[in-house]
Amino acid sequence: MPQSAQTAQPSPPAPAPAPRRVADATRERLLSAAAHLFSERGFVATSMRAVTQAAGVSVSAANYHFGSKQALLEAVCEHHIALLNARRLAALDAVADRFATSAPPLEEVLRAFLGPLFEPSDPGLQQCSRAIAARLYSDPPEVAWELRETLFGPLRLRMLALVARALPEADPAQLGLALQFTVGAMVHSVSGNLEPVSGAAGSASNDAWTVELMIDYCAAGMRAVATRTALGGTR
Amino acid sequence: MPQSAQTAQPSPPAPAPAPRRVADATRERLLSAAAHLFSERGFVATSMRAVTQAAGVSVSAANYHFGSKQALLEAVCEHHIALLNARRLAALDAVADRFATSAPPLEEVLRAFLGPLFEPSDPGLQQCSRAIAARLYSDPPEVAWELRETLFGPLRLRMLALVARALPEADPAQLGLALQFTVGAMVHSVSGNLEPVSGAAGSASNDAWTVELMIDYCAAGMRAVATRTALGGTR
DNA sequence: GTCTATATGTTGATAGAC
DNA sequence: GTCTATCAACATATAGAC
Repeated sequence: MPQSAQTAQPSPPAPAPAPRRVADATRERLLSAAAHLFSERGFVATSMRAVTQAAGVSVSAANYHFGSKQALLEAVCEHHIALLNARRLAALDAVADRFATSAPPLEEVLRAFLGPLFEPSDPGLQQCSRAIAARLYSDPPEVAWELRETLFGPLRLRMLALVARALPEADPAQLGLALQFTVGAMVHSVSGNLEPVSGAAGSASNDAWTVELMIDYCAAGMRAVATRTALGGTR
Repeated sequence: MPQSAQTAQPSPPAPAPAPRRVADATRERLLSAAAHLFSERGFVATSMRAVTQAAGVSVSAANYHFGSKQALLEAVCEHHIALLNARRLAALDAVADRFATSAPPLEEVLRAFLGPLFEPSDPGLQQCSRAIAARLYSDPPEVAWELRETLFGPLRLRMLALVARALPEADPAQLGLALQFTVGAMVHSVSGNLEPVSGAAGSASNDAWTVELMIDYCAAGMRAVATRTALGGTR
């Protein structure tokens, strides 16, 4: 976004594809190390020293590139969550387009909302993105609240609108609550809290059917709330 | 536990009900202050200084009574969660007794599991217990994992067994996953993440119908998972 | 039992050499 | 750009006076 007229390099063909710019490499290494540590131990429990040590640079280098720990955190989250949410928003838009006139099937809406979280698009990066997204819901409000609302607010509103179209008879307020239940189930699953109860050995292809089960669970839950609304149980 | 033969004071009738023992009062003030701070800002983000300052005592007093920050944390959790889980276990046992021969209704099981979390038994203490329980699911694993398993493990196993009896046709592994979705929705709601989407002004009597909605949602979700199992979708 | 004083380590952030 | 050196503030925990 900042450099708009600089997308392609003008004159030098840049023959060697090797170490482009050292500064960029450092910045990237810091982002990667921070992402891993933040996702594993949370934001507050991760020190700048741990991050810079894992990245193989000094603390000052990190502060030069990002200015503060909070800024580094925000950069990491934006980097990971933006990609993730872009896919989720695109999937929701696709469903909205396919069902522009009729009510979209609730399962399709939920698949668009939940699916991208579990798709193994990138090998190591994806697992990180999930955990970071989950951390945004668990770490202390004063550090994560604003960031969470910025990153997830629009997506949640879009989702709520689409769910309301899928269940037109439901009271919007109750649907909002049902959506929060859904988000809770999602966050808890993504946080890696699944193992203790189910054996859950191979987390490799396991994700695919976890999503399917989750879609069924949440769709049925939402329909139950909608039905309760339709029966006059608004209060 | 340490003082077993000292439960009741022997000879003096203790006429004044006022300041019993100063030491006990300090210990209690520390527990209360720690509970509030832990529930609001999480364990790692709360310092001993903050706790002791809020309690009006010195840091050494806290370390005298509890020995370490982790021990204080465990004392706080045990104090709050034990009460909470005792009520939940009792409710589950009551359901199991009432339906000793036949399959218990899923809604009854869920109400026993979820209801005590939202009952306003104690005015200020209850809100704290909820938030602390939620923190145990969100704070970094290295501080909360063991404690969480100790406190919630037995309850979860009891719950899973009862759910399996309510839905005999379901595959236990899938039921376990469905139970995790339920726990996720519960934790997220208890964490106070409800407001941003629903207006949710009066949290006073609001809780009652939040539970009802949640029971409907989770029961429908679990039944959907059980039905999918019965249809042969085990894998 | 509770305090003051202190030991010892870590935190996030900065100044200035290179 | 990246480092070393250093800062003040804070952390947990302990020793010893009262």
